[in-house]
Amino acid sequence: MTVGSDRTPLDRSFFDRPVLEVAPDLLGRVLVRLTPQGPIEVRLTEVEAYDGMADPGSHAYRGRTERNASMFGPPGHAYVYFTYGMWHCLNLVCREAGVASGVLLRAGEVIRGQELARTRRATARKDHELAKGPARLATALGVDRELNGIDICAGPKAPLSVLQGAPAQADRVRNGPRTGVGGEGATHPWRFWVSDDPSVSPYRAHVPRRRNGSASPTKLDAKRRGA
DNA sequence: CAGTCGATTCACT
DNA sequence: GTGAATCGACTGA
Repeated sequence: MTVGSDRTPLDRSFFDRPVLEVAPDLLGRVLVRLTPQGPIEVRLTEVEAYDGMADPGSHAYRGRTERNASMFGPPGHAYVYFTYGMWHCLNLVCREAGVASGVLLRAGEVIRGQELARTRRATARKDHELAKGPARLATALGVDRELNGIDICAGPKAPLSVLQGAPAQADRVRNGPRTGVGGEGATHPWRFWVSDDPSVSPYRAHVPRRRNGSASPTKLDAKRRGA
């Protein structure tokens, strides 16, 4: 048995640390999703850290609401939110209750249950696209708001858990700005990924949505951005 | 209470 | 590279 095959779930103390330590430490580890149809396992290749209420890019920035409540809860729990009217994204909550830190799981390689994942991700052309992107990862794993707030350190039978395994080699980890995050938070290099892995999603800068232009949308938008 | 827009993805040009 | 899809949480009046 190699070190990397330890299938003990990570315990709560793993997540009760600064989120900038936890995020890169999650890369290479295996996320396990148990469903009635069977298990799906994903080797994590891309994550983003959201560092408490002082982080302008975080859902917790403007304080606790009904949606982000689980982010303010104890570590080792899931924070699942619904976005763009059709997608879900999965975070793992870090730090003690009240601190509101979390790691967004952005991408990974499906290493078990590919067929099951493919039934939910029929448009994926290649296997490495099954969980290439945060909403794709949640879709492939069958994660929705029913899992919001659940304990991911409840043992091997939990609907969601992360195996001890072994983290990615430190010299394979890269970091840079977070995808789709604008404003002040855009400069923090808190996105972490495994170098040269095909399951890592492409970086995209934040794009403010266009308004309902009355006269000349393109000109107005250009003016807006320049201003 | 109406308007805005999102930690995105997909189809199409 | 651009725009549509789609809905509910959040914001400010």
